[in-house]
Amino acid sequence: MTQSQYVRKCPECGSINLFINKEKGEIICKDCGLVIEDKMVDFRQEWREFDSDGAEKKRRSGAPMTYTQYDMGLGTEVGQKSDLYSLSGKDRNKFFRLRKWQYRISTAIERNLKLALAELKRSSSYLKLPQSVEEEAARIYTLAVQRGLVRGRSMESVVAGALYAACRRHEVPRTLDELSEASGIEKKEIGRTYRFVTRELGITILPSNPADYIARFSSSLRLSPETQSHAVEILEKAQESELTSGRGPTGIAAAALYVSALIHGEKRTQREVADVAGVTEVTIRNRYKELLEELGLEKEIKKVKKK
DNA sequence: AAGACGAAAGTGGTTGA
DNA sequence: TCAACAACTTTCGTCTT
Repeated sequence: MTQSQYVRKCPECGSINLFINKEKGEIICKDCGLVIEDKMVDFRQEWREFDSDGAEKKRRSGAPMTYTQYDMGLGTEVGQKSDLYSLSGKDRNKFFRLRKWQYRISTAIERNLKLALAELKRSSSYLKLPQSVEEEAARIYTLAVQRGLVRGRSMESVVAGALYAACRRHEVPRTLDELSEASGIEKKEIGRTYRFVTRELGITILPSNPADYIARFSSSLRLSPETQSHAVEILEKAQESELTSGRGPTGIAAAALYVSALIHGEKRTQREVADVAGVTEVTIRNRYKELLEELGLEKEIKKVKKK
């Protein structure tokens, strides 16, 4: 068996110097900053089977239990026909009633879940989200359905809201614009259901950290790793100076990246940065101005300009 | 001609009486 | 429930490269 098929190379620069961030499920090329794969799930089993006897012993589970299956891969029914013989009279009627209700309730919810989870899968693969996020979103959605929070709202918007929340919780934030593009639901609507669902379910979500956006933005702008890490440093300083509170995290991330690119002689226009970050040039300008004032970065930029 | 800059008016959401 | 408010956007004119 050759080893080479398992060694990953960066398709952009051929480097094998890759940084694997398991928490976020991202693989990033350290040399060119390209995000190679957002989704890393190893589906191979981690043991080997030599014969059917060994296989029996080593396989230790049925299908994995997962929220991305509408019934978690397990099914439940009230009783079985064969139980009937042990019952009589009242009990027998009760048995039938329970079974009927179980059937009605579960089919209504399950039918909804089946559709919703298909939609969820579609959106999350479109956004290249890691499995763990999809799983979390499915969990949130399932809870929402059980509490009847979907009533009066479109199923798709609740799915999008759940996904958005799951992304935030796993610190792989996507912007509302991206969610909107993936699901075809209006930004406003997603935001609304997101807030509603998280409030009703009592899910607390930390404000997203601008640094979480840097890797992705930087990758789509094809900036060098130096620029990227410098942008993160700038962000840290900005946070100490309390420039970040109350501001949109994407705007701050975009401005930090813009400044960092200037300093490293990899100038991108405000327009370009604004587009990938999903904010306007004006916002970048404002944050940019604040960054310069607070952190005294003017000298560094002038240095580069002279060259 | 394109990009950067800044002013002014408008939008959607939060907060506090 | 309403008004004040902060952040962000849109639009547009001017300056710089």
